[in-house]
Amino acid sequence: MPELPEVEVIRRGLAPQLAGRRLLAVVCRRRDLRYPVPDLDVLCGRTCTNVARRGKYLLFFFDELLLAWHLGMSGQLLALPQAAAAAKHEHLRLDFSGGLSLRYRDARRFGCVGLMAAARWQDHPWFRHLGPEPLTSDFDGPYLASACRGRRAAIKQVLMDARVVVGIGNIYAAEALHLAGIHPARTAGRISKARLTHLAAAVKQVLSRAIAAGGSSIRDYIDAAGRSGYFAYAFQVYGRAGLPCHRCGRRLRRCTIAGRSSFYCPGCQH
DNA sequence: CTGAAGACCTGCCTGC
DNA sequence: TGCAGGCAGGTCTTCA
Repeated sequence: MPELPEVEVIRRGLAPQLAGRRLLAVVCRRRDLRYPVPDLDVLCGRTCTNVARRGKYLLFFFDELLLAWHLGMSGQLLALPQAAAAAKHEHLRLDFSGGLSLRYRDARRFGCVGLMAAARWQDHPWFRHLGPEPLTSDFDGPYLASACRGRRAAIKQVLMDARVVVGIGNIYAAEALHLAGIHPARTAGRISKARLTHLAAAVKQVLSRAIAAGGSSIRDYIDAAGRSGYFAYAFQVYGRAGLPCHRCGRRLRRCTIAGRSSFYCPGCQH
């Protein structure tokens, strides 16, 4: 479901509600998510001190322990009243002091949760090989150019490679490439440094705008309060095959790159 | 090392 | 109405 903007919107919704609350009880209705859900009872009685994000992972800090949470394709994380009934596919529930109940729903069960030492979470296999955050200064034109050097894969595939840069999925890769005027199938290693610098800036712009709009809602995505995002209305190419390009009027096309649907404008992307 | 393809799961939509 | 097929925001493993 969610790419970086959606996860960040959820984080912003949850952080002020959870910070300072004590975890009272954990109810796990299905342990067979992407990885087996570990025993979370060790967290009971502890206080959630902070909710952070790394790439598409949410990081819930409980003093010296960290609960890392990935929403996969269809995961939803909601802050509800304790009394709210369990919805279909609600696999995990964390009840906090003050009557707040964190509910996890995930029809496809591609999501996962992990427990680790807060001091060394960056050494965990989920995080060890991740590239920079796209909205920090670590991700810029020179960095992207060095990451693309010698790579024969399509630029869209490189943008979606979490070892290169985290958080960019199928939607925002398509949108950023359209904004930068680069064809998604273009060989990454054969794009000029100037154009890759333009692309790095486009990535930042697209992600920032999506966060400001509350994320993109197609299918399952809702934020921690159950609200839809509005960025889908601003899509330039994603899901718009056959419709006119807002910039040049040509009909947008769809193709498959590395097994994923890709959308682009034959008029303004080369 | 790189890249391609298949795997994991359920739900929804299309077309016959 | 039913059923097969294709598709969906992610990422991990296997294989060449």
